[in-house]
Amino acid sequence: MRVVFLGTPDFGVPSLKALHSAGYEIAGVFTQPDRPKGRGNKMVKSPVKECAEALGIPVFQPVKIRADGVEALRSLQPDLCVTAAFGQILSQEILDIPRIGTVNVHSSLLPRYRGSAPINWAILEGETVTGVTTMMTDKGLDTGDILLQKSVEILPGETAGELTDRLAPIGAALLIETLRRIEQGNCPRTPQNEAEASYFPMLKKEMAPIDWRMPASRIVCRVRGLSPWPGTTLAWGDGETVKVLRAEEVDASGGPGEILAADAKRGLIVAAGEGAVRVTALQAPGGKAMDARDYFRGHPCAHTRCLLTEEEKNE
RNA sequence: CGCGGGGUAGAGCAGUUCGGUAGCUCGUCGGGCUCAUAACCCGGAGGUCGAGGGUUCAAGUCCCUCCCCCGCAA
Repeated sequence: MRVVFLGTPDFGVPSLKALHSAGYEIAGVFTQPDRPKGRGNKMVKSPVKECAEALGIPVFQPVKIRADGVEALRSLQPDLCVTAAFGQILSQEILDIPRIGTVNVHSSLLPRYRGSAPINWAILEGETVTGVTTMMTDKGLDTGDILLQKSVEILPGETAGELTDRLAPIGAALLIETLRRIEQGNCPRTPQNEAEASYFPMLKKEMAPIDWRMPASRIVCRVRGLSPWPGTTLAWGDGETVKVLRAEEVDASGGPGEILAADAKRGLIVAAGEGAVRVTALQAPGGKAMDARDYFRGHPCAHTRCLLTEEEKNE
């Protein structure tokens, strides 16, 4: 079976590797164009491109596959397309090219958590279970028929980044099982139940600042769910902002945003809308990540007593 | 040449403006004290100040070159 793989970030790499080692003929790989990244704005290849090149597979990088990638894909004459976090919407014209269709690996238990950041949102919503789904891509956004699913427990304290790393190989294994069963002609295919469907939007960096009026449990979920990007931040009153990398709920109380402790012994404890949050790891501007207690050894705290902004207080 | 922060004891930092004895908060080791604590008191060990070169009587500090870490923007 001739397969074309479409993917971009790390999440897709295990699936590509699995296809290769399972013996599928991979006619080509589509991935997002190289982009200037990091310090110095150096051009960086996507992880999927790195992998494809290492495997000796031709790589295609249309800026917009719907516009300038159609002929390239058609010329590869795929029996099947596989997508895993490709990052571009496929048009009906694209979907019509592969003989069998397009299988997508999605990191949630569809029909819940449709959208481009299902792992983050599952944690943000306080879920304890999520999973991966293989589905037949159709013109809607993550609306196609479900093929196979596997549920996965979300570990206590697990961040979105960590869960992504854990889900990627699980998705790859599920993909191979899906293709095997398609070839055998016994793959289940179930339309999604629209009544149970939920959709969550892309993450924005505007989501990073903590709103201390939220319950402590919810703030901790945000720290986990928004890691590593866009991250979670708190602002001292003086304009300084630090990234909050790790936090846990603790039993204490005070007015929302009130600093209950900020020293080298106890670390940083801030009261929330309900309960309180202990920040256990943070990162100052220009600095590296560190334990909150280490931070206060060198930064004697002379900050404000409350982390709510004037705006928030007045609301 | 995208913008910017940083490298000083095991950890986190100050000291660099204007060259002149290596400091702080912790940790650690030894001793003491307390019913007790995020304890407290006394004492000690621990540093090629990222690397190399230059200027100087004298460089953590000034000049040149290089290495490494990090944030933003994309």
